Amino acid sequence: MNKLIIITGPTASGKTKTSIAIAKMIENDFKKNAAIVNFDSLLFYKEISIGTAKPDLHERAGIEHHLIDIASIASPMNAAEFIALGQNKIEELFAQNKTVILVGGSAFYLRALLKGMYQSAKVSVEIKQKLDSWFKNDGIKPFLDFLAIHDPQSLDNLHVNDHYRLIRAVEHFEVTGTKISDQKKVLDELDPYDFSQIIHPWNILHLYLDLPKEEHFQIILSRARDMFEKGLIEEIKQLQKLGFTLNEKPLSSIGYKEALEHIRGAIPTLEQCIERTAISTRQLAKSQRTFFNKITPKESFNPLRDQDSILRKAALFLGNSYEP
RNA sequence: GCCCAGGUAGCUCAGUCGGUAGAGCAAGGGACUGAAAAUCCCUGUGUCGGCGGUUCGAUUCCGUCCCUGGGCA
Repeated sequence: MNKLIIITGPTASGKTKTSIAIAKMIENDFKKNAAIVNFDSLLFYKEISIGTAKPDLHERAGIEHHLIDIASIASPMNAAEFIALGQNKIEELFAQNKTVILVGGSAFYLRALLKGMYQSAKVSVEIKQKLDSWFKNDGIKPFLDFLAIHDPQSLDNLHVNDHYRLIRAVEHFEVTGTKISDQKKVLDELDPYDFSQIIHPWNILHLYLDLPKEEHFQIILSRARDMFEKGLIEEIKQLQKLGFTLNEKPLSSIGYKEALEHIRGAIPTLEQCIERTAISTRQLAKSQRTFFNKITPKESFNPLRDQDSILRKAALFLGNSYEP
């Protein structure tokens, strides 16, 4: 069975560095080709690099990387698109007899890839417009009323302020004629956080990186400072010159939203901007931990101290796959 | 030295016509299936600057002292 090494962890926990170290080990010690596949939701976008800590060609160190720079911020990706691309890419690399290392921090995307997604369909423009006008005219009420009739279980699952998911539940019903809560039930029975059972014939090793909060925050803070020093603000101004509106969804992510607030004057000083960015990043790390904590199985490591054990673990996992 | 304005949650501040206090941010926890670095939910005891006085009762009124701004000398 094809072996897949998965490297996860909160933002700024050393995933890039670790993935390259493992890839180099595979190429040098195992004399096998390695390929890194990204599942970080913002590395997909070709126009944004500095604020996403995207590894540049030098950092990639001659290792092939996939699913980076494959989309434009003008038409953002979603989880469904990702899993289609990801699955194909991984199968393709396996067919080329390459060892695949899947790296990223977007736990939801990873779970969707390994455990599957609800059966749904693309929403037509007509439905989208209809629901937009419902919300515009009467707020969330029509959605609550609709769900009370067609999918009361979703109404029960969701908080009334969770407009996004309430609207999505209605949307799903409109498109498929089925309840999204039924889809949830099906996947919940498969235990969505248990990666020992996945929907692909892949044998996985899950390496999870994390480090103590205080140390982590220092790294986050200096990385935020680096981003602004490397020209995050210039990167955004460049996008504006190229004709982007700056309302593109990916630009509301960490670093970009703060930089935009600074450009627009809502955050007066650069120092405050860096601080806000670091705080948002720390909050992101927190919610990534909450998600990853539930996922099993995984081997956890401190990236600052356990590099050798990480490599050993990976070697052991791969070693077994070689014919005697 | 004198005159103002302040000293309340980690931070910025609101408030209590006397019955021991609450917002935003931060922090902590959680959720999450076609926006996921997004989005949503839950969690607020703090010598109300110190010490006295008045009062059944003071963070609130009075006195005094300390500290921080600003002004006048």
